[in-house]
Amino acid sequence: MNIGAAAKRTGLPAKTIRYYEEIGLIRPARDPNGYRDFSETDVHKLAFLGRARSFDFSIEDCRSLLALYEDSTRASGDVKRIAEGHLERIDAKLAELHEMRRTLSSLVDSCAGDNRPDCPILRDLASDPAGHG
Amino acid sequence: MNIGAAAKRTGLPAKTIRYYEEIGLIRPARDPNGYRDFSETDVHKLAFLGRARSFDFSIEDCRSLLALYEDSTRASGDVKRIAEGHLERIDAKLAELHEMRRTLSSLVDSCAGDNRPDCPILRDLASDPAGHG
DNA sequence: CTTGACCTTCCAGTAACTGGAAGCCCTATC
DNA sequence: GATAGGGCTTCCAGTTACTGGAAGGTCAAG
Repeated sequence: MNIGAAAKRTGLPAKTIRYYEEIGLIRPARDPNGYRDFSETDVHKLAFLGRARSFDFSIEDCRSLLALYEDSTRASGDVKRIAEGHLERIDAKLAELHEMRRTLSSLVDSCAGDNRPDCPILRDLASDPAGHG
Repeated sequence: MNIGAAAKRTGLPAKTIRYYEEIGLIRPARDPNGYRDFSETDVHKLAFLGRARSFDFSIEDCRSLLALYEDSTRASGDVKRIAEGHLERIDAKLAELHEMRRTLSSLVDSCAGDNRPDCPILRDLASDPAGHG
């Protein structure tokens, strides 16, 4: 299967698939003409990577997960550890974004948004950093 | 004031301050020896940028906000529009992360995390993409 | 035999820094 | 006066995970 077909099958852009090969996540065979030739296994790996990336797992996490996926003697604890670590990062990001949203949203609400210069948003941004402790 | 002092005052790394000058966000004066010489105004601008960046405003948004901050004839509506746009991006990111967290967390919960190979997390990652809507 | 849709590689750019090398400036001490 | 230190300068490279684009080979259709 050519890269275009593999891209269609997995939903990944061809560019991304080439990139994944470049960094060693997959190793598709080559036709005599130099074209990549993707097996069903390659396509499954690509789909796996796409799904893992959709959870925002880093490429390095994806590499580890794929290795575990391919290792029939894996311990599910190793998979779980990676997922839990990632979940913690997601939770940290969520907390950060929630706090950001809370503050920014109240600033937006308090801004008249008219053609006068007075603006609580700018006042906050320009305020003494001690006030945000 | 030297860059080290400005860094201490604003909490921004010296590297970042140099970067902000490079991309034209600030224009500190120079001493005869070539050292940057930061005025109080420069420090205020840097603090403003630091606070805006802490809200995850992009550098280009920061540039616009700083320009508005410096323009006493600004319309607060212009500021508000930028903030609202950013708020929407934050909300979109929050929704995405929440959904991610929901799915990933239930997968983690269902994984035994022992030394056996069976793993619902890997099963999900490897599953038919049609199953994920 | 040419057109068009593929495919290939390689280089550059994205966002916002961060690390590090090579070297100048200034002060203090021996 | 030499030297050690800390701070300053510039410039180049690296980070993450791609993405865009140029130059050119391959292949099926007309």
